[in-house]
Amino acid sequence: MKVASVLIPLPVHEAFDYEVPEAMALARGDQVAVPLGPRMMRGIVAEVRETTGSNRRLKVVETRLDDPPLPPGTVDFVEWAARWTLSPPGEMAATALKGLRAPRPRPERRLRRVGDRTPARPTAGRTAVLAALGEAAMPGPDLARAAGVSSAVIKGLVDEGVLEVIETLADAAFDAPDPAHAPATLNADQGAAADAIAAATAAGGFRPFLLDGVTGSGKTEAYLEAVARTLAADPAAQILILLPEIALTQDLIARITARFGAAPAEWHSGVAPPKRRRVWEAVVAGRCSIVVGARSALFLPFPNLKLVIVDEEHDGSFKQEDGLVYHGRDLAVARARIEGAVVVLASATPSLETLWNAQGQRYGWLKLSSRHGAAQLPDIQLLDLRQCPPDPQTWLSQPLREAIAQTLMAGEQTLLFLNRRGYAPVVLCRACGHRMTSPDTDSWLVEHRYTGRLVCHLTGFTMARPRICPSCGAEDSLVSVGPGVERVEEEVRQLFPEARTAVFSSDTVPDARAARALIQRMTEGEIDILVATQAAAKGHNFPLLTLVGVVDADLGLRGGDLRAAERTYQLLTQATGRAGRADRPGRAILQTWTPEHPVLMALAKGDRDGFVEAEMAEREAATLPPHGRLAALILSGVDAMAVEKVAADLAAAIPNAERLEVYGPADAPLGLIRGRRRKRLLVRADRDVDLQGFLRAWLARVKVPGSVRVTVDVDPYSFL
DNA sequence: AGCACGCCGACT
DNA sequence: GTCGGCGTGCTC
Repeated sequence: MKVASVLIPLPVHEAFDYEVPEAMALARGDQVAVPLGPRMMRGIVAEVRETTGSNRRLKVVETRLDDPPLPPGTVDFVEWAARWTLSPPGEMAATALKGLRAPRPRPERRLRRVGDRTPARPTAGRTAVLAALGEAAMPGPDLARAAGVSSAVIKGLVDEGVLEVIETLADAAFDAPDPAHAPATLNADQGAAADAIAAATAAGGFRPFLLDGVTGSGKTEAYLEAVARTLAADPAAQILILLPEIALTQDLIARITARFGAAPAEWHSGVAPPKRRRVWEAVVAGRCSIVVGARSALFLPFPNLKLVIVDEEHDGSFKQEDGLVYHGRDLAVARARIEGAVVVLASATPSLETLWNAQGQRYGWLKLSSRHGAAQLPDIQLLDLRQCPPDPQTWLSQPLREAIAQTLMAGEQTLLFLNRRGYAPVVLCRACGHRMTSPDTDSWLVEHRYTGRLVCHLTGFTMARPRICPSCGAEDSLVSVGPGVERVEEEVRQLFPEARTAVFSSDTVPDARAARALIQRMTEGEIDILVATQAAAKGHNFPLLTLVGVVDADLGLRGGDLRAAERTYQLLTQATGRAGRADRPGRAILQTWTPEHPVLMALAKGDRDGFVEAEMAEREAATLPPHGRLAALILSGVDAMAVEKVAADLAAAIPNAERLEVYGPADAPLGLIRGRRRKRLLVRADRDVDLQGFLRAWLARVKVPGSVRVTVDVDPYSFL
């Protein structure tokens, strides 16, 4: 008897076995319908094996579906990713099928003349329709509009047999990119990088690279050239380019279209389901060469993946935290390894993990040292706020104000960077000291003055700003504490009433279209002073921008989680890198209360190597990533006692292990979200320890009731 | 995820 | 006396 193990899109931790009917030919990767309880489910065949008998009566596979099977590499990857992240393999498989959820696009209906038949009664409307159509084929509504008639006229012609309806299935193919369409002129560094990547794809097999180049050094041109050479050598090759955020895709798609004369496929949550289906089907059939997408594009069913590029690889947005917990960059490397492909991690501020791999020669290290054209990196100055503190209730110090004034006079632009949305991060009562928090959540409400509401950035809860303190009943006692971008803009408006200002944050720029509009206004010099969160820190080029002011350079350094210094270094490098990209020299001013902090000193000197060396030494001393590995368990549940019980059971069941420690359980920093009590455990292990094996053995020892959720986060980035 | 089974309040 | 609330648990 043949038995198929089938991955079902459910949170069950193993594949389910089904009997294969004698007449059914099944292979790994095939899509099947299988009975599960009372209903039918779609599943992916993970394995087909021959067995003599079974101690369990198996249900029978219902049908093999017509949908294309997943290529072997995709199934391998799905299974590997599920094991690596300790998540249900069926749910991983389901992400690989996301493109199939929309119905097939309807065939396009167009009208065409039948021979040279003419209508028996050629009315004015009918003549106009035939004239508008000519020999062409047109969709009915377009034809009606072109001829200035109603659809009834056209229907009459169709009924009479003068026009016929032709249905064409929208072709799932994408135009083939032309590697020779518009080659870029590369400098020596860029050429060498493209050569190395192209040589690796030509040789075949897994090969990882770090493409390491300062802001504006032309990383994109370099890797697009490598894409071109890969396609020139093998027109069937498929290439995946991952970006951390949807907002960056349009710009890259435009550049790829200009370079190759054909638009790449686009894949992310913002793409409408029917379009996604078209991409999915083209990818699985090998009819699509270049895909630009967010991390979920990693799960597309590429049959012939040759090159994966992860742009801005250091970006924290690659880490998915809700639902399946995984890091897009790490999974990209794994996918490339499984497919025998080349992977390029590109960044101006690479993550310490990637730098460690490059230093250890596990990754090829491609450096782009010179800034493109004549542009210079900005001059970075640390402004000691202890020497020149801003006035009370203001956040811009005198020297920064003067610099903004000078920049305005010169007709140039200023970017004020503050990674804080809204008007004020905290609202409290002057009478009783009560802090406004979100209901059932340990998170402060952020005041948003544009909308006049208090907002919880964690749960999305909002409320009107109350006039009476909800705790002590005092009237008009609530005060806004600390600055957000809106408040800095308010200060700027008061200081420079004649300047044109704008705020760039996820609140003022809700979608990619709004982002493009604001970026265009900035690029065309219609804004003098832009106050922005990290939403504007990455990937945009503003030629007139010569001053970047960092309002609170200490912000990310407080709180001190593992990656605080690294993240701050990356973010501030990106932010200050906005200044002076064209032929105008730029400068950056960082307001800080701790100018002696090593991160800020390294930043001011432009000494990335010094920063990396110091940070790496600290990580090594504590055997933290990349010198060690971490995993977090987050327990949450409405029933606080049940959560405590699971935490205690887990603590009591820790398996013996060498070179591995468990910390906690402790209350999570946000101990209460939406009424759910949260506790955390953290595991640290040496690199050669089988961390996943340990976690599996540990979790198997503890019975977790359904009321408590246990989330496993391998290689955590967030410590909330 | 569904969809069952299973113990405690307001109804014909 | 039932109908039904959604809490806990299973699905090869």
